[in-house]
Amino acid sequence: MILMDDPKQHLLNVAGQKFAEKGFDATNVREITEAAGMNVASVNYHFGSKEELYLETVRHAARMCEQITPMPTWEEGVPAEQRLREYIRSFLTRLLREDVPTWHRKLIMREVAEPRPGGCEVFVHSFVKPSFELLQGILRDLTPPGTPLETLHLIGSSIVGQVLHYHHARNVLKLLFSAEEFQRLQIDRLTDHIWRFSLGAIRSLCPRKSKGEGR
Amino acid sequence: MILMDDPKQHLLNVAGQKFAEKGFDATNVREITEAAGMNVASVNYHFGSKEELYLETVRHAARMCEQITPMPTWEEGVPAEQRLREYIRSFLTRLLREDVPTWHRKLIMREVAEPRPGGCEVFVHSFVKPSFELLQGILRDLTPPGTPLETLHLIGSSIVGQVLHYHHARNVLKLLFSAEEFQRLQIDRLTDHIWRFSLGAIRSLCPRKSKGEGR
DNA sequence: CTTGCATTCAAACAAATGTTTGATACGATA
DNA sequence: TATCGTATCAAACATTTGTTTGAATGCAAG
Repeated sequence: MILMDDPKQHLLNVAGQKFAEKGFDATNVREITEAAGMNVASVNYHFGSKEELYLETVRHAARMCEQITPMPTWEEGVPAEQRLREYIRSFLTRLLREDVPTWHRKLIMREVAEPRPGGCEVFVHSFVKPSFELLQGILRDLTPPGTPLETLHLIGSSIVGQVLHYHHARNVLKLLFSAEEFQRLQIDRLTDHIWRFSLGAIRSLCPRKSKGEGR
Repeated sequence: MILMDDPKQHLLNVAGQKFAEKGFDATNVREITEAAGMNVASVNYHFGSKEELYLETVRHAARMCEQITPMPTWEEGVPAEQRLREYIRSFLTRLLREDVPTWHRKLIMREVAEPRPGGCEVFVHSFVKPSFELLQGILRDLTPPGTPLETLHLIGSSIVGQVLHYHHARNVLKLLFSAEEFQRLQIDRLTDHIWRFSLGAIRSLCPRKSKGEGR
């Protein structure tokens, strides 16, 4: 039998995997409990209902996602260009790294794409918003002082959109590109491309700031 | 009663709306047939099964999506910059326009994000691939002759990612931005931003081509 | 009218699914 | 040992859900 020092935690983990794989509706409690080696009734005993179990997995995933790959922080004086690069890398790492339980981010992306009442709003405010505001701070330093907030939001969306594309469209990209080319789309390469693409775009959109060095 | 000259077509339309809204698993046939004002058995009579009805709605949506907002074509001599702009606008229009049955694109995006056996592959090859190759052609004209294919693919993904972001993240953007700002994110504004952002990025990534005019 | 065919319908069916129940086992405490 | 609270289990329950059935209906051709 698997290690089961905390059966409730074990059940949560198995359920998280299943929900991330197939979604809430397509996963039934018997499938979960069988995979966990536990009884059907354990779901309702430990969590009250399937719905509540699901919400618990989402909350757990959000906590873990933040904990395992925390958003980067910098001390005073790190140039905005470098911060942007590390932000992109950190974001991509959250989405694409394979060495860590993969169900956390899958579940979260699923929840973001199709929010379930009670699952998404709290997550957006506790996780997405701080991350997006961190990016806004970087962009403020990369653009002239008077740049309107809406422009910053548009630029931010362009960057985030590029990153997320490699998660959302992974099935399609696999069909569009050759197997070898798809294989090559690793974090390093994508970070480099998105960073250079976005930095070039920003510099072209906004008149250069005085302080930065030419590249 | 609603116009029902072709009951099978009517059923397909209602089913498409429901599937696009809530997905395959979360939609049951009674919900569909009641909304269509028809009997439960009509699904199996006309389509054989719920599964086959679903696949039919996906195929129908793909056909309609292409028909209503066809990919733009240009005669010889139209500058690549302008073609890129019209490509982006056409893409955004497919995703965001409100004046046309909205379920087609919703269903397709859902199918792309989470392919169901037999529904996605054919769609990618008949719809996504030609669209992506059209973009590749534009990008070839915007970059120096020797630019590697992989670079073109990365740039293309960056552009497509930006566009799709406003579909995928619509729920999150609604929470991140103020209601008024979200309202302002219309096709015109987004086209302009993504076009200028991407064009600036391309020009910065690749040494300028000789032929284009400065902007 | 009658025959034949396509369609619609209410009802029933069988399987799946979330949940509840009541019994049982276990472990700590007195 | 007796008692209490926790946890697990097989079984049952009540719904939901996709599908089938067989009768009824409408309509066009013979």
